[in-house]
Amino acid sequence: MIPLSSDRPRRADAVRNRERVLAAAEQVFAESGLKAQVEEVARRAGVGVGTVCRHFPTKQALVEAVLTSMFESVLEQAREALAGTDPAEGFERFFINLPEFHTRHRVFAEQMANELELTALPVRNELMGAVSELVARAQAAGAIRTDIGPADVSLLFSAVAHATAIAGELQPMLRERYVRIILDGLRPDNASVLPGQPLDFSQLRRMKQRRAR
Amino acid sequence: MIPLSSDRPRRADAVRNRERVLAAAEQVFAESGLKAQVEEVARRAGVGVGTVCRHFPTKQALVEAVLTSMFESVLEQAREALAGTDPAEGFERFFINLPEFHTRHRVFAEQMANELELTALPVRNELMGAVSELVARAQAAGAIRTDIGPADVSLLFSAVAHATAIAGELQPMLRERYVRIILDGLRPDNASVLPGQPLDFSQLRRMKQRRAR
DNA sequence: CGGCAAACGGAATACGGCTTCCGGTTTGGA
DNA sequence: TCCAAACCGGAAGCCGTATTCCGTTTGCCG
Repeated sequence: MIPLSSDRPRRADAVRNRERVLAAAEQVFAESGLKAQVEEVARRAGVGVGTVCRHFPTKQALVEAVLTSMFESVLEQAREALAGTDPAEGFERFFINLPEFHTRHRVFAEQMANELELTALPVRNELMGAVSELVARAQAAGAIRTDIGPADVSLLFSAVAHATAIAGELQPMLRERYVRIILDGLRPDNASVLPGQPLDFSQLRRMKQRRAR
Repeated sequence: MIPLSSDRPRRADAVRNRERVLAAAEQVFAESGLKAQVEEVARRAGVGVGTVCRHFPTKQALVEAVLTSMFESVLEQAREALAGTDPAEGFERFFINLPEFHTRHRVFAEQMANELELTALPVRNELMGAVSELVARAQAAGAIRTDIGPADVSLLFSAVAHATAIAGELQPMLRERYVRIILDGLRPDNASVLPGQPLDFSQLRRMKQRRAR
């Protein structure tokens, strides 16, 4: 319950354990998703449950910490993709080539599909901005169809991540198969006509909030 | 715990209540997925929790009953699609036009992605067979790419169902948007090369079992 | 109509997972 | 080296949800 203010100096073992817990949580959540138990996180970190709960007063807090680091890493990849000169290549690379995006995607996907996500992490907004730009540039370059929005793209890829979460060692391969199929479906050639309008993140957010009621 | 053998004659109110419970469960699970509470099912059916648990000794049993009726209805749609003369049209219709498939897809999708699914419902196998045939025929007719298998197709569409589960009234529209994008990606023209091999249901089953360990 | 077994409702129980609490241990400074 | 404060582990408490139990009601049959 104590906010554990970050300005106060901590003991060496405390900061060490916090790191361990965070790393273990990242691993465990990646494997088992949100349903993973905090006791498993504690075991994997080599500490007691009490320690986990002191550093992260609630499971939700732990999840948020993991998600933040995940979003940061994905955001960095998005920025790299944006830094390149070829928009089409950057778009593809972002959705295929990122090991972090893939390996850690299970919670990520669950989070995206999760109506409980009330807490808006600031880094998440930045990522949404970067993805929007990636999509817009690829569209401007004629690499992908223009009747879709950034939130459409995001939903499609999180769907793939979810569907392939059950696969074992085949997982990375399946993921790439389905990402490539969707990329083929996103090309402007042979595009069939879609109902509705391109979906952006603000509409997606509104939908979620409406449903949460 | 008593198996409630089906040959023994039942009282009229018992069979009526069983129907009500099943209908309520179908509704509730469709709305909220597996996380729906049995008390809510009881309330919606206008009976007490005890009644629900007598007819379906465990929540799992209730879920299976709902899934079975769901699979049956989808299977019927698949057979209709197979009965037509144009394989390409049958394939598309199956994946776009079926209101049951769409409306009830939430548990359906969760079930497909769920490693707990140890119990092999017989009707499920039949459905897998029908889908396999639908895919094979469409491929033979040159309507979809040949480097994918029936389980690939199944995973892709269950992914869409999951990703759009959060959407409110926009849900049907989004679903159709994404189904169409994937159908575009499944066409033989402009298909990029995929890693790995076409996935069939027996491989998918093996993956799930391995992971369950 | 009367009796009785089946079925009902919902309060009580069981259970699994998160969170808290406390006696013992470690750290870091004097 | 020694002490106080910070920190640790894990048992105990708590909470939400599925399941069971039992007194009461209801349909069925003679």
